[in-house]
Amino acid sequence: MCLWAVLKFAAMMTVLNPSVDSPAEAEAAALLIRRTGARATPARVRVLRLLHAAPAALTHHDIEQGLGDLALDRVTLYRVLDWLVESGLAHRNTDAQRVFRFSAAAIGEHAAHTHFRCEDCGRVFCLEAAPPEPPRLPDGFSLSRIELDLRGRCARCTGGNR
Amino acid sequence: MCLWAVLKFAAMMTVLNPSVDSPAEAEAAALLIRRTGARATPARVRVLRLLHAAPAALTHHDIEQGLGDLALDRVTLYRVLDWLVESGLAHRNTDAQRVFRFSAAAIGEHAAHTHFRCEDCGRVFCLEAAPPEPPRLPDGFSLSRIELDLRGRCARCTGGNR
DNA sequence: CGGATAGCTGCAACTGCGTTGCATGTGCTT
DNA sequence: AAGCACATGCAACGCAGTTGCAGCTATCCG
Repeated sequence: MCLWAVLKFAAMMTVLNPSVDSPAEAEAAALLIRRTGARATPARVRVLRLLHAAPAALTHHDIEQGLGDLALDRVTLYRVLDWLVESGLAHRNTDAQRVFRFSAAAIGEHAAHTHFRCEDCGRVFCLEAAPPEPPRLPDGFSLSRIELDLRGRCARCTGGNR
Repeated sequence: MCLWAVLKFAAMMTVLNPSVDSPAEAEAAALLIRRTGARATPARVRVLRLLHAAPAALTHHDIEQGLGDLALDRVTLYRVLDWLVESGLAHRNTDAQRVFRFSAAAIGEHAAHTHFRCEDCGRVFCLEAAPPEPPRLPDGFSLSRIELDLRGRCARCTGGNR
């Protein structure tokens, strides 16, 4: 496991400290949730904001750590994440270690995405750039999403201190 | 779970029946294995040939089924697959259900690949076409492989009989 | 040819991520 | 304020993959 990932994440969480971030953002997240016709519970709002603020796709474990004071039950968090994915507010991916990673859906909802996946520590970085070209599809197949995956080692894991 | 996938795979396995396929192919597979400096055991040869003949990336379970008469221990199969991946003869991916899928590495070993992943039944199809463009990498990141992922529903799962 | 050795193989137990069932609590409607 | 649907927490489970260890075997070397 990549120690640096933990440290970096801790740093990120500092930024997300509830005493620091604006209530306006919370309201915006709540709005997005209510728009789907569902309840804007504290758990959903908080998790969605976490995802929005994250620089990379997060695991269930990452999020659990990041929630800190507002501790949720393991299962509840899984269900919140399931709900976010189902309602289109988040995306789910599996990393090299076959654990799910979640990222917030962009507001404009672009179906094409570029990721960098570190084969070493498993982290997934969302790259805004490089929308892939529209491909030709095989017979009878329906396309819902295009994803360009770049695999290799992230800066830290290349650096040697993993 | 997609019944059709099982049926289709059974059909594929018929083609791979040991009484039908050529010993020449077995020898070719053995050669590839020995070239790495390792032992060409029956298990490795058989699994590698299975992967070469497969039209899509296979799960551990698929392969276990496909071996039929030559039954391997669960763990041994996992280890054979691990070895194939480590030695570069096969690639490992995780599907939507977060289970590993294995595919034979192309002889020419192209680092760019295109897959179609069915979000419903989880199957992964290797599309030969459309090698993605060379992207620009972030700072300090080293790239080892590019993969274009098309997600949606395969012909069968769209057809309704899943 | 035959014994030694590295490295496969098989068995059993274990880990970790995710899921299901059920009872309880809570946000939203009227 | 009351009621109901839905969200939460707890416990137990399932599945894919892993680890440890003992036994087997292909290959090497005398």
